[in-house]
Amino acid sequence: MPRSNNGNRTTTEQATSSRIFAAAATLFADRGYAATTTRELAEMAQLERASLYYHIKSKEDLLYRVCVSTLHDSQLVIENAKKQSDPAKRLRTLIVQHTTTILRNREQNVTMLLEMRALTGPRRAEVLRMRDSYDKQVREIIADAQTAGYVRTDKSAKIISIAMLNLLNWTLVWFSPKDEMSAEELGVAFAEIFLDGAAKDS
Amino acid sequence: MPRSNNGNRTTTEQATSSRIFAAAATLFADRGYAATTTRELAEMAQLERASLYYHIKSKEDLLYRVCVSTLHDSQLVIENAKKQSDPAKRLRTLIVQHTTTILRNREQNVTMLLEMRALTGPRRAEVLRMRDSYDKQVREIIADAQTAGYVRTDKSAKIISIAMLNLLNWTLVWFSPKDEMSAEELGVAFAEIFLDGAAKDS
DNA sequence: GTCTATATTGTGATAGAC
DNA sequence: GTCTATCACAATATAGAC
Repeated sequence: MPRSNNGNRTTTEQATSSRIFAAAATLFADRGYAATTTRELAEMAQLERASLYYHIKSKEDLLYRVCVSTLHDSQLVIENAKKQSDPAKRLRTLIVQHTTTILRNREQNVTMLLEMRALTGPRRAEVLRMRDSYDKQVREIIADAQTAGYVRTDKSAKIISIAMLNLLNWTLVWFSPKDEMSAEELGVAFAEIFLDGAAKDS
Repeated sequence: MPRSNNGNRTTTEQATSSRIFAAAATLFADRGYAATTTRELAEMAQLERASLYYHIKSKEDLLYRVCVSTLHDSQLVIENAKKQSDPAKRLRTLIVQHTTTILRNREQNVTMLLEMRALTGPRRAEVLRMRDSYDKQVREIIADAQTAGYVRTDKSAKIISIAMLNLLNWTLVWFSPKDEMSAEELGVAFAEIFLDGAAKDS
């Protein structure tokens, strides 16, 4: 029972799967999950429509994979921040790393944040659970910074973490790699504005 | 040539059109423009699919109307803020009014901000132009507050206005009317965090 | 103004050859 | 693993009666 020509099968599979994954992130982010057709996905990934289904179970399955992969990357941001033992440094690291990570993988993160709602059933529940877990860990880092006297305590950790994620996440919608500020510069600028405020010191 | 039964034609038309408009804002916001079908729109507006087309030209036309109407409301926020002659008060009024207005009309604003991209051709251009005009006026109010010594000048009015709109707009995605904080409370809290910062005064 | 019925096109997904 | 061919169905929109 000799195999004909696929001695490097695994490698080939991964390369094609990667192209499909990248096409999904790009198209889902740019025009939305529902507005993206399997024809467009196939064209961008350079194969025929039917061939997609050797690699994925369904279009929703593809969205699910983008969301899970993106949230795994987000978890790495949290773990990097936690390496900083000083709560103040930990928060500042989180802000800069969160910003740079989501902007470097802009398409994946836009898809995860905005198209997640198109998932159904257990897949939706799992992705929501992962997202909630990330938010919870962010809130804990803020609460620790409050305890350490680095963050104001007249507002709850909840509203402060919401404000912070608002500030950082919405950037995804308008940021372009051609922008005059780099992801790192934006991260640092947002960290300053978020922590010190927009008002002038009196 | 007697008319049979439509003496109150205009009134009836507006009531039906309003139901269609409201259904569009709700459905486009909750599941996205592309994922919303004319069947769902008709069902929510309580008429048959075909009857929709007496009131609208196309589904995209409906999206266009929601966007334009929402941006007209936004312009009122700017004009209200400009009634304040003190640049500091003007900015604070803008923040609170922007927040309360977008949260009170959450569905319309989500649709405008996130589904605008589904528009094509001149309709898309017009809505983008209106949106850019709003952003520009916000930036001017911030620049005036800088000149008046109320807002920090070590960062550009551009990045500060982006940070502000990031902070305020993203709230749309997760805010629920059942939330423990009201739109007004959120507006005031965000104004404080944005202006004074999250860090503790040293 | 609203309806029933339908035209037309595009959709996600599958069958089976190679 | 990828292809050609095609299925079954849902989409937006229109025609024309009432």
